[in-house]
Order: sequence, then structure tokens, then C-alpha cells
Amino acid sequence: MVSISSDVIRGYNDTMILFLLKIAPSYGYEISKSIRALTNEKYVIKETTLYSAFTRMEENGYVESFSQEAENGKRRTYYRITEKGKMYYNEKCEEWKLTQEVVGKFITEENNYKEETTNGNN
Amino acid sequence: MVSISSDVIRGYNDTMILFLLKIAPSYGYEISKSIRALTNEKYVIKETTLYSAFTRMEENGYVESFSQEAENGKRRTYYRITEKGKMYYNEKCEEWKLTQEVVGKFITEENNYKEETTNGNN
DNA sequence: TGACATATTACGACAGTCGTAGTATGATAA
DNA sequence: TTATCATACTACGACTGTCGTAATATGTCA
Repeated sequence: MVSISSDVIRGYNDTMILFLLKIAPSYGYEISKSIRALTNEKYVIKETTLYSAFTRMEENGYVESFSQEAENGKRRTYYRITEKGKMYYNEKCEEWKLTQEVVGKFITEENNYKEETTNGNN
Repeated sequence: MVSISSDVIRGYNDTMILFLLKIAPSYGYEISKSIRALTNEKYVIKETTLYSAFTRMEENGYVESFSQEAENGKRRTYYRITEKGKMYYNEKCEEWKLTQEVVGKFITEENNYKEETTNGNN
């Protein structure tokens, strides 16, 4: 069973979180569940990774936190995306396209086994 | 200008190197140039990253090194991919597909927000 | 009473990348 | 001659995002 290594995803956890915060402000536990749901359990973010991402992104000005009481009386720390965060998110989307292009050149497709024959030129 | 951050590529440097070693045994400097060329300078691997990847992959049994003299009399350390390395490479290709699928769910496509000079300057 | 989901924080280990620097050879240019 | 560049590689330590482990606390359901 193939699973996503943390090395691969490193640097894109922020992007995933920001994508969800663009829809609406949210908090740790909910973000975690949203990622699980959206990826059909294919990716489950670790709690510590998630909360340290919040801290880092707040320090960088990508998100802002605010405390709010839930119906059950529990206090939660919500996060909302900032303008800077939106810009950062857009940059990561661009970067992702480039990454796909670059890494794609080194990936072999099992099915359509495409062998580019180089006839000495190039 | 968008460029690929090291966090993104982390974990795929090995895959790129193995892809090239699958074609033919090679050595550091040549691999470096091949990556540059294949990506049209969009990705340039750092020397230290490259050589530490060789060391790590040899320890993991993904590559084997051998010393060989070049035409100019200089001695080079060549690396060739092992069977284990080939298997690892195939796994990474599978993983890459899954990663694209997962990360893709969090990426927003900007409509023709592409800024490209078509005037051939540059 | 206990298990479980919710909600968050603390702390240190790990590992891949990278900055910096150094070594050494051969070729080309001033 | 001297300098510079391309080639070819190694050493070492800093950085940073991820993760394992653990602790804390509340509400709900059985």
C-alpha cells in the first residue's frame, strides 16, 4: 500500500490548511477532520504537525487566531487567513504546478511506457 | 518568478537521481548537469544535497559506487542503481501519483493568471 | 466508572537540505 | 607566469518541518 511520506508533503501542509481557511475560519480539530475527509483518509495530518503549522503561520502573518466559545461552552482557538496568507497560498499553487512539471520529468508511467529515443542528437 | 522550494522537493531528489542512474551509471557532476538540462534550469540541485544523497542511498543499498578513470586521467566515483534501488524508484513513482491526487485537492487553478513574455526577450 | 471524541500544548529527536569552506586537477585566457 | 574557470568531491554544522510521546481538560454516552 502506497502512502505519502512526510518528506513529500513537507511544505504543503501549510497550503492545505490555508485552502481550508480560505473557505471559512476554522480550528485544529476541524481542519484535521476536513483533510481526512477531503482525501478519503489517504492523508491524515499529525496533530503536532498541524498545531505547529498554525503557530508558524501566525508568526509569518499568514493566519490570525481568535478565541471563540462553541455551543457546548468549550473555548476554541480559531484561525482565519490573512491577505498575506492568501497571497502565499496563490504562490504555493503556482509552485505546485512547476513542481509537477519538474518532478514529472523523472517519473516513469507503468502503463504507457514512453521511451524517448534519442538518436544521438540533442 | 516561482521557484521550487527545497521543502517541496525533499524526498524526490533521490527519485530524480535514480531515474538518471536507471539510464546509465553516472557521477555527481554529470547528474547535476543532467537535472539542470532536463528541467531547463528550472531545478538545480545543490552539490551538497547531491553528494549526501549518494551516500545515503548507498547506505540504503539503492546504489553502488565504483571508481573509474576518465579520459583525462581523473578519477571519478560512479554510481549504478541496484535492484533494490529500482524497486524503491518504482514505489516513489506510485507515491508521486498519490501525492498529486491528494495535494491537487487543495490547489486552486487560477484562470489564465499566467504572466509570460512572448516577445522572446529574456 | 470508564471509554471515547474533542481540543490543545510541550518537548525533544530526527533527517534532508543547504551555506560555507576547503582540496585538487586540467584547460583556457590575460 | 598568473589567474580564472570548469570539473570533482568532501567536511561540518545550522536550520527547519515533521513526528513520537506525553500530558491536560471537558463533554457525552454506556
